[in-house]
Amino acid sequence: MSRERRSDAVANRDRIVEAARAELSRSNGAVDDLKLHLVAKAAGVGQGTLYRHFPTREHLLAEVYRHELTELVDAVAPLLAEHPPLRALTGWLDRLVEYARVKRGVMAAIEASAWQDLYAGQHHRLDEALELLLDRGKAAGEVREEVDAADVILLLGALSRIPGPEWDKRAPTVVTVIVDGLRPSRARPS
Amino acid sequence: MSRERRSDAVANRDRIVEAARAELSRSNGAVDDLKLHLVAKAAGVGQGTLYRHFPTREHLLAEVYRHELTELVDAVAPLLAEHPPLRALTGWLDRLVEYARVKRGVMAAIEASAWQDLYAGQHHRLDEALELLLDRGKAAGEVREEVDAADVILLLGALSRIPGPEWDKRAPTVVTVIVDGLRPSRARPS
DNA sequence: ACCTGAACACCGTTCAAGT
DNA sequence: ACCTGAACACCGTTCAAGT
Repeated sequence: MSRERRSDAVANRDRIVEAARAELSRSNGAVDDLKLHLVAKAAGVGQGTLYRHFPTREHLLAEVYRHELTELVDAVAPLLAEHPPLRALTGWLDRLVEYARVKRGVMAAIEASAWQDLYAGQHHRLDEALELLLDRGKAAGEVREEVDAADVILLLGALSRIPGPEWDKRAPTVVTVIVDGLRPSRARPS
Repeated sequence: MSRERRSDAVANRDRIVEAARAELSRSNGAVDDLKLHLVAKAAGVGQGTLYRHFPTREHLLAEVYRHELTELVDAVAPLLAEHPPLRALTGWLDRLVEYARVKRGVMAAIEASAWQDLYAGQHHRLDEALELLLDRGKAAGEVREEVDAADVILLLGALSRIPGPEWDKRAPTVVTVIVDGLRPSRARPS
């Protein structure tokens, strides 16, 4: 079914992704600063070629951080095997924060892939991974019923917007608030 | 000290703000869709005039939603007078969600004004209002010590990114998670 | 002192021509 | 089948000329 690709196309694609990675790491992954025409230039390809391989900047970002996202998805099963659900979720988010600390762009990639189906065909749907963590938590009575993966991804978006120098100070606080908030309601003050 | 302004300048300013409001309400306050040159055209002024009055789009948005933001600030004192701190905070956020439901742009204005000092001189610093709510909560032992207003605004940013049709479904959930997460930690699962 | 609007700058996107 | 890169489109920003 799937036709062979020309080797120059494959090579170009790789060089584009690599160039994008290089550009991003130069700015600690400030995704909005990534200029596509600079990526094309750095990769030594025409702009049309970049556009052919990656119709949107989100497609490009998804590819750049594919490795990290796959690892995150693959981490879910072991975590759930070794820990109670809420602890698995916490551990998973800790890992996410660690990735994002170095490459801020992973958060942008997660947000983007959540609302489009950039990974629809792939076998590493990140939102399904998160959904599984939440479902196990619900089954154990450790996570409130009404939340879904989209809610959590919306909340985690806060991490994307932490100013660079404040990351170490605010990221842990933000995650703690989210995790604690995910737990079933306590009695509210009258 | 402050020089008189020419009446045409005042009138232009008002017309720009009004035109921006009109444009925004047409798209339910999708702030990114606001085209500044269209605002200038709709207001019947040159683009330079818009730029003179509002050096950034954030300045313009701050002015557009000034009324709402002022009301939010003014609501804090009565809420704290009538309710325990956490309940006051919840009530305040409920009001915020109600504003944002109709005009999604208020969330963008809040985010923008939090990180710049668009209201520095003004007497309705929104982050100070939120800080007061949090401080009272901390004093009452109802809010965890380590959070500040910036953390909460980062988290509330999630509301900005709820897709339009899902607002009614997700906004209450998001707010509930945040408020519950702000409360002091319970014992975590071992 | 303030306004106008053409001109400029910047980037993402397209497409005719080439291999 | 894929690539190139000039051309186009879109917008935000500036500034010389005007009132």
